[in-house]
Amino acid sequence: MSQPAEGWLERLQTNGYRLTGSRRAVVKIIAGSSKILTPLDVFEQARASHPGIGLVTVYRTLDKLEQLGLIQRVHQPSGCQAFAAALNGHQHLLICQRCGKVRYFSGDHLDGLVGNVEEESGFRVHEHWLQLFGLCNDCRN
Amino acid sequence: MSQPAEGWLERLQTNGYRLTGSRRAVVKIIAGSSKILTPLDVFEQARASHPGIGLVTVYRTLDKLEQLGLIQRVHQPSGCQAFAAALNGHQHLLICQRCGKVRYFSGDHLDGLVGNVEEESGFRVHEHWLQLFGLCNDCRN
DNA sequence: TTACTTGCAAACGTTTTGCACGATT
DNA sequence: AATCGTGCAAAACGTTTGCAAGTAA
Repeated sequence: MSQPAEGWLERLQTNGYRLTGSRRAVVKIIAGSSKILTPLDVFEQARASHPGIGLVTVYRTLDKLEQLGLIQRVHQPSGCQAFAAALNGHQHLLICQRCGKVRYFSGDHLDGLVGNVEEESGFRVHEHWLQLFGLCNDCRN
Repeated sequence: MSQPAEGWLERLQTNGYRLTGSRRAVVKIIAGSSKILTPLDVFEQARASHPGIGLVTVYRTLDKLEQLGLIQRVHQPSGCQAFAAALNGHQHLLICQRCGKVRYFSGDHLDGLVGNVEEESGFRVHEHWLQLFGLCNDCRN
């Protein structure tokens, strides 16, 4: 099992959740994936190591992981059902539209822009999304 | 009926679609709205001017308007069912999280950032989303 | 032992489809 | 007149909920 999965299980436990076979299976899948996964993807992959798991449990576990900030929902032009492992701190997403591979990047300099927009619009901005979509090295061929 | 609605109806017609009471009602609602609207919102508002309209027709008309680039789906942390009138050319969204009011802005300088990210990641970027979420002047109180 | 977690079945809200009738061109 | 569009009902889809049985602590 990958490094992050261990930490995730610990986080679940210290937050009062029990460690069960189903939860271990779900955590193992998403924590170890570099691609975005839908609940159904997770369900199908988790069944390999934990055959009796139910889709409902996948949904419930994903909810908890999202609440703990360990995963986040990824919105795309093609749909918004997939999740990716989350990073600490504010990062932006780069997503391969063919295979679903995700990368995070930082280094946007939006403070000035946000200030300008606030002034012109009268809005107060609380959050922003910056996402890049394209094809990864492997999928470009 | 507002100015944009006229142009939208023309666009529908020149693309081979017939002008019907239902379509006029749907176009009138979204073309004239500064807020994002779900299909159900459109349905309820359209019933005022066209009582017999069905929700299915709203869905079908929204599909066509989206294909023609006249409206676009707006993704938010709270959901992705709403649509907004689209602008010509590439613009970014500013959305009020309380009332759904949308504004467009330009002036992002992301070319350099995109170039850096492409170089570091090996991805080829084809599209980007930049969205700001906050509260508009009216909703800040 | 207790409370939490599970999988199943059923319910739910949203969106899509099949179809016969109606309307636009 | 021919084709396209409509509304209804039903189906499909992803997700959530109720519940009795099972399991971690």
